[in-house]
Order: sequence, then C-alpha cells, then structure tokens
Amino acid sequence: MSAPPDEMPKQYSPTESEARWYEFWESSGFFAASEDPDDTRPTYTLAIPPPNVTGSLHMGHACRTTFEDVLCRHKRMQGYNTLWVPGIDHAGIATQVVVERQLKKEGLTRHDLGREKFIERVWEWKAQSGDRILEQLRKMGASCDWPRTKFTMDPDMVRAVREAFVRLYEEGLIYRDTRLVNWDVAAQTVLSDLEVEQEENVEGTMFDFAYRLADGDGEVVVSTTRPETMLGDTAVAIHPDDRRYFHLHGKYVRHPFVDRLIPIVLDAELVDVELGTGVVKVTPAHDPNDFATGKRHGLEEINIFNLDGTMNENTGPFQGLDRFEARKAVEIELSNLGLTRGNKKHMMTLPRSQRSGTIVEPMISTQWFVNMTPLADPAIEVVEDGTIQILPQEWTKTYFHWLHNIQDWCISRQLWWGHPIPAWYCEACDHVTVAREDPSACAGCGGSQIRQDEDVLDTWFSSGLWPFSTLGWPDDTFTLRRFYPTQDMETGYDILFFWVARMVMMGLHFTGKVPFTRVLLAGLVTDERGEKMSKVKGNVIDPLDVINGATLAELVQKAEAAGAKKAGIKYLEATYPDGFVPYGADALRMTLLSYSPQSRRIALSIKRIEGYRNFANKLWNASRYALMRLSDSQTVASQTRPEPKSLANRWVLSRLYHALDVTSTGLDAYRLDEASQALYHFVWDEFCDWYLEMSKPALDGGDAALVRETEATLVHALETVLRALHPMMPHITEEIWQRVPKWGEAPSSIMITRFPTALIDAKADRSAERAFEVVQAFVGSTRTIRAEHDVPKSHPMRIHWHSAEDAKRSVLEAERATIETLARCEMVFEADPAKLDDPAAHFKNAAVFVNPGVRAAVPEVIDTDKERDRLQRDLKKIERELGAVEKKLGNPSFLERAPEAVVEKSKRDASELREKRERLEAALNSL
RNA sequence: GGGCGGGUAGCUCAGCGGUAGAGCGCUGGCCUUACAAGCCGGAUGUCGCAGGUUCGACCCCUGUCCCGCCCACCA
Repeated sequence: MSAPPDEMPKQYSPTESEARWYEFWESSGFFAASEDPDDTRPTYTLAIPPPNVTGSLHMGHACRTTFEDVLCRHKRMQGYNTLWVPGIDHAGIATQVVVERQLKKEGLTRHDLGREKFIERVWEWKAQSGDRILEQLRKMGASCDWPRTKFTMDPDMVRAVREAFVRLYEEGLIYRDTRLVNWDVAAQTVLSDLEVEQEENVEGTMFDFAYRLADGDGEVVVSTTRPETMLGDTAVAIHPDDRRYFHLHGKYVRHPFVDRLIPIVLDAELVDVELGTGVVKVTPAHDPNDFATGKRHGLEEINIFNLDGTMNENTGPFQGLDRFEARKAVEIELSNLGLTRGNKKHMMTLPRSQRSGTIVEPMISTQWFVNMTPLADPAIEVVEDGTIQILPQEWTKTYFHWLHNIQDWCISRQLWWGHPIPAWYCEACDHVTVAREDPSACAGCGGSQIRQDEDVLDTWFSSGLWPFSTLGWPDDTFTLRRFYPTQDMETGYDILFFWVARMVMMGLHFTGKVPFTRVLLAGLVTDERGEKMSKVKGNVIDPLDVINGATLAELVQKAEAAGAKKAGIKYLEATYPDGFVPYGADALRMTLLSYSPQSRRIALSIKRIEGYRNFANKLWNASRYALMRLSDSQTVASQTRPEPKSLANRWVLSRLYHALDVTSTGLDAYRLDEASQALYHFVWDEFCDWYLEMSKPALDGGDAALVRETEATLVHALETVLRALHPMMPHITEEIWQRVPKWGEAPSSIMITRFPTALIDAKADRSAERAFEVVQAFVGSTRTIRAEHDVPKSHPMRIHWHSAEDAKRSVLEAERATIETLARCEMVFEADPAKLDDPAAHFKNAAVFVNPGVRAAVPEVIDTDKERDRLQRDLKKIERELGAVEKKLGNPSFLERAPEAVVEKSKRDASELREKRERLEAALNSL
C-alpha cells in the first residue's frame, strides 16, 4: 500500500489521493466477492446496469454508479459477501448508428465495408469505448468485482442468449409472423413498440378528398392526415347502421390513380358514425387499425413504400418519390382531378424512432416475436405479493399497467451488430431449424442447403438475462447458486419496461426465481435548469470534467466537437465562465446523493458540487485539527466507545447516535439523501461548529482527566463518522482514516472495517442534549448581542446572568469555561435577578432573555436604538407565536380532543412565551 | 383518451396532521493558529387556487388551474 504523505496541507486536494487509494483497494482485492465454500456470510449481489458501448459515461451513469457503490460498500462493511457485477452492453442499434456515423465521415456506408468488415469495425470501437467506460467507473470509485466483467456479446453471454432463444422457441413462446410493425426508414430496421416515441401535439392537416363511386353515380368523402397512403387503400368503410350510407352497401369506388376497384365494406369496429363524414379509407398495409380491418374483411394488403421510405412500384405515377414529397404530389393530383374537399388544422401525435428520430412507418413485415402474456402473469404476481419491491412505490402501478396490457415483443432487428438469430431456413423445404449449435443440415428434410436468418436480436433480449447470465447461467454454477437471486436492481425509471420488467419475466421463466428483490428507480439527471442534457444544447456535464477539472476553453472545445449549437456554447460560457476546478469524485458522489432518489429529476448544479467539495475540505480540516491535537498522546481510536463525563463529550456522542441512526435508516430504506444529509449536518453543524470549538478549552485546560476523555471522544467520533461516510465518500475517508491512530488489530483499509451503528458506536444521552441546549442558547444570545451592537470580538463582554432553576444554573456554571471561550465573554452570576432589570444599574441597555429560566444582561452595550429595534422585533415575533398558542388553548374542543401530550406541550409553550414576553417588555421599558 | 408526478424562501428542492426546513443566493461583521473552499450574525414564505374533513391542514378528501412525464391502433 502507498502511505499517505505525513503532513496535511490546509486544503484537501482530491486528484492524486483518489487515484492512489483506488489502486490500493483494487490491488488488495477488496472488491472481490468470495467464492470460498466455507464462507458463511450472507451474500449481497447487485448487477450493474451495463452501460452502452456508445461512447463515454454521462452524468446519469455517474449517478447510477454512485448509488450502487454506496449500496455495495455499505453492505460490504456490514459483513455481507458482496458482489457487484460489472459489465457493458453491446447496445445493438445505438452502437451501430454511432459506428455508421463515423464511417459517414470517411464517406463510407456499412454496405461499402460489407457485413464482416463492418462488424470488425464495431468490435474495434467496442474495445476503445468499453475500456474508457470501465476506466470512468473506476474514477467514480466503483467497487466492482472487475475480473468478473462481462460484455453482452462475450462467448458465454452468446451461449446464454442462444439457450434462452431456443428454449422459448421450443416452448412455442417465440414465433415468426407477418404483421404490421414499426419501421425505421433511416436505420432500415424494425423497432419494438417501446422504441417508438410519440411526439405529442404536432400540428398537422386533416385533408378531405372524394372517391367516386365505380358505377359513376356520386362520391364518398374521406379524411386523412396522410394523403399518400390512399395509394394503398383497398377498401372504404362505413358503419353498417349508418342510414346516410345505406345506398352504398355492396358498392365500389374507383381509385383515381391506380387501376383498382375498391369495395365499400361495413365495419362497426373501425367506423365511428359521429366522426367526420362517417366514411373511413382503409389502408391495411400502413395503419394498425386498417390492418385489423383488412384481416376482418380479407382485404388485399398493398405495400406502397420501399424500405427507405420512398414510394414503390405499387404507386403508379408516384413511384420513386419520398413519402413526404408523395404526400404533396397526391394532394396536387387530387386537386387537379377536382377531388379535394377541403382541409383543416389537426393536432396529432407523430411516432418517431427513439434512435434515428425519423417518423416511424407502419409496414407489413415478417419478424420474430415473443409471446409475452404467459411471461407477464408471473411477473405481475411477484410484485403483487411483495417478493419484489419497487421503489419509489408509485412505479408499481405503471409496471402493472404495462404488463397487463402487454403486446408481443418484436425481437428481430435488421441490423448487423448484435446476437444473430439462431434460425436456419431450408432451401428445399419450408422447415425452420432453430438450434443451440450451428446446424449443418435442415432438421426437417435433412437438406444441406440452409441459410441462417440474417437478422439479429433486439439488444434488450440479452439484457433481460443479465442478472443470471453474468453468473454462469445456463450452467448450474456455484457462483449462480451462491449469488443468485441478486438483491438490488438500481436503474433509471426510463428503462422500467425495456429492461426491468423483462428481467423479471426472463428470470422467473428461466430460473424459477425472481432476479432481484428490490428495484430502485432513480430519476433523470438534468442540468440545473431542469433541462435534459444534450450535446446540441451544450449543457452536458461530463463527470470526468467535474472530477478532474476542465477549463472553459476545454469545455467549449469538447461541446463544439460534440456538435453543440451556438446557443449551447453561449449557455456554456455564461454558466461556467471559469470552467471547473477539480472537485473530485467524492464531492460529485456526495452531491448526487444529496438529491432525493424518489424525485424524477435530478437537476445537477455545479454550485452544489462546489458545496460538497467544501464539505470534503471541512472534513479534512476537522481531521487535521483532531489529529494535530492528538499527536502527543497515546490516544487511539478504539472499537469500543468511550464513556465520557463532560457535557460536550457526552453531547457529541449523543448527536453521533442520532446521525448514525438516521444514516442507517436512510441506507436501509434507500433514502440515500437522508442518510448523507444526516452525516453532512453532523460533521459540519455539530462536530465542527460546536464540538471542536468546545474541545479547545477542554484540551487546553489543566484537567488531565478531561483532556484524556476529550481526546478519546474526539478520535472516536472522528473515526466513527469516517466509517459512516465511507460508502458515500470513499476516497477522502480512506485518506484521513489511514492517519488516525487506531487500535492494534485494525484492518488495513477503512473499506473493510465494520459499518458503525448507533447503538454500538454512539450513545443517546437525552439529558446531555437538554443541558447542551441551555449552553447553545446562552452562547447564541451573546453572539447576537455582539453582532447587533457591533461589539468587536477583541472587546470582551461581561455578561451578568441569573437563573432560578438550579439545573440550568449548574449547567451554566459547569460549562463556564466553554461558554466564555465560545462567546468571548465573562460570565458574572447575579444573585439578585431584579438587578438585571435595574435601569439605575449598569444594565440599562442590553437585557437579554436567554431561554426559559435563564436571563442575562450585558452592561456596556453601546447602541440603545439598535437594542430597542431588536427587542421590539423579538417581541413582535413572540406575540405572534403566543397568539397562535393561546387561540389553540382557548378552544375547548382542542383541550378535549387533542392528545394529552400535545395539550401539555402547548401549555408549556404558552407559559414560556409569556415569560419571555414579560422579560422583553421589562427590558424595553428599562431602555 | 387513460395514468403518474409536480406546483413550499430569489433559484434548486426536502418535509407531510400539531408553532414552516436545507443548499445555493442575498446581507452585516470577522484573515479568532483546523478550515476565507472558512467563522459569527441577519433578512426572506397568503406552502398553486377554491371548497371540505378535523380541536387543528403545507400535509387527508373533492374540485380547479398550470407544468412535466408515461401509456393508448386519436380515420
């Protein structure tokens, strides 16, 4: 291991430290899960959502990685045999598009290369991109078990995918069929329903035109937003009960452009009498509704498009036109024929390809499908009965809704990059051979003229097997038995259907077990305005830039290279005029953790990262202080908590108890925000702002016993909070922890220590907390006076005080040294409380109420006007509060119906407020 | 068309039946030997709107208006 430098500089610098410790952990084997058969620890397994090999990681991945790493490190420290399986996804269509774009820059298409060369090219890309991604995960501090890294196209994954496909086929759940599918004319592949995004509220035109009756007598008027599809019309439908059109029953219309008679069919399902003219054109080959109608009536399905979206040979004079040109052309021609019947604006939704962004064309095509209904039912059950828990819970409904309405999954893709479909077609007979091993002959007729299906599988097919394929499935391996089912599946809600639901279905089907027991869904990381990060908008924040720092020039250059528009660059320059300093992975992690994981949006702000960078520095300096004070002593952090006597020491242990309690609850309930906030506030607001300050007089004083217990408590609290923070800020906690003097058998790294718990490592001490509140109030009041009256710190104030309550008096007496240091004052006990109000005495100005039962006055306050203002403001506030409480107490129903404790508390509040008011009034009068 | 989520301090968001919170920002004062990436003070809210339930509502119910997202074969 590499020892940290001995001296601690004033500023913590993450850059060098983070790399050093990561290397130490990895080379020490701390990330490895144990396969030792004698290891009896319970296991905790989490499969990484494998990032796509489409480039480098973005902030969403950083967020995923952080959450997952916190879960894993926490479990590991709790004594679980923890396995975090890393990996990467081949991401079929996405990756192919990226590589094709590269080729385009060289003036090539994939067809120029040919399939084999192209795939080689993608593998090259994969090597680069994959390595970069794994490196980035390391930079984030991810404690993955690296030797187990999987790629979804590794040989063992290929085998798993094949096995899954063949089994489903043999079970009749995978089948081949010709139906209307979503066609991406740019990528020239079919898409699943999920890969089609609906662009809402697009303004379109509803276009009316007439078909003339074939017998020459009259016409029917139909409406469409897509006039070009009329070239594929093979029927016109009316409602069977529509009286207006009884005369049309059994008749035909003539197509104006192609030589075709079109039947008028009666269809109660398709036609809504109320809508439009009540006559519907039917294009079975290009509209889902019409497709179904065509099936009902045995209509001809005429495809009018080529695969690239141009018009085909069935479109007569329009052949060769692009589909949108054809739309215009058809309108013009109809108009020329006098068949147009007007048009109007129409709001509609447009289906777009998630990948290429082009408008998806419904087309008839033969594809492979999975019959989902039999798989969906068990997947619904395990969530209903709580075997799998989805967080945040409201997603459960969405999950159910989707599964209840599930459609068969189109799994074939007309791509080159992906898992080949293990199906072979026979030249001689119709038989389709689906096999685990490449066949040499047709399984039907034995003929050797067979040809493999050229398509590949949807990338999510292999992803669906991920939790168990990565552990050795289909073999019944020791690893699989030990680590499957996994526990947590942490991912983005946007792939709940794409991935999570499919893993549940596949897992149940193939292993008979749920693949995981908790689904943790996080929101989308956006820029600080809440806008989605996009290369074009120039608002992408690269995690590595945040960690390592980047100048504005570098940011701009990168954004430009990524294709950002001018406005995007401007935004970038305006928002980050100084670029990023190296904030470090810990600061970024802590920032991401601070956002509520149940929120749908994580609007990342650099300011916030800066805040947590500052927190890291705060922790650093607090440690620096603590270690400096310990340097000459024998004190070491021990595994047993000290039992101190002094108020400050007892208090800090009690606050530590509270912080650890909230932290543990938060980590268990997946409220990482609450867990991290509890530690943040403990460290900064309590440990640093109060405890460390109080430790100074204690350590400087002559009381040897107090010095001893303070040192013990100080080092204990520090060491404990470091362990608690380690899952969130792994690097800095290690950097500091290594310097903390520790017990004899201490482990070599903080990451393999025991995670602290409130009951063992801290101690709730209600009486210490109550007593400390008196001290805090006293110190706070004096500080306020000092600030309000511009009394310089160099000017020691003398505070005369009184309390009739023995308990409070003894607390204040006992803590005199502490208070006098914190408040920079001298405390003088005034035996006669009346003196504090005596205008004739010194106290004519700043009589101040400290808290119920304690009063104090400062004699030498300078500014009477300011004091009056302050008192009046306080008085007003108190009167408002008192008014509310008194109103409540004046309500007989309240006294009768409210729980006793609530009533008691209100009464107590009221009397305290009255006392306070009285004092303030007296003070005002004495001015 | 259906569903989900949100509207709380200038900004970004927690909270959720018992007297409104954080971070950042704003503001006054401090280079107090752990930390100026800091310390000590201070200001700031008709908790979207309207009803209802309740002794009591930011929190529960109903309605309503905005904003975002998801699902859906809306000629």
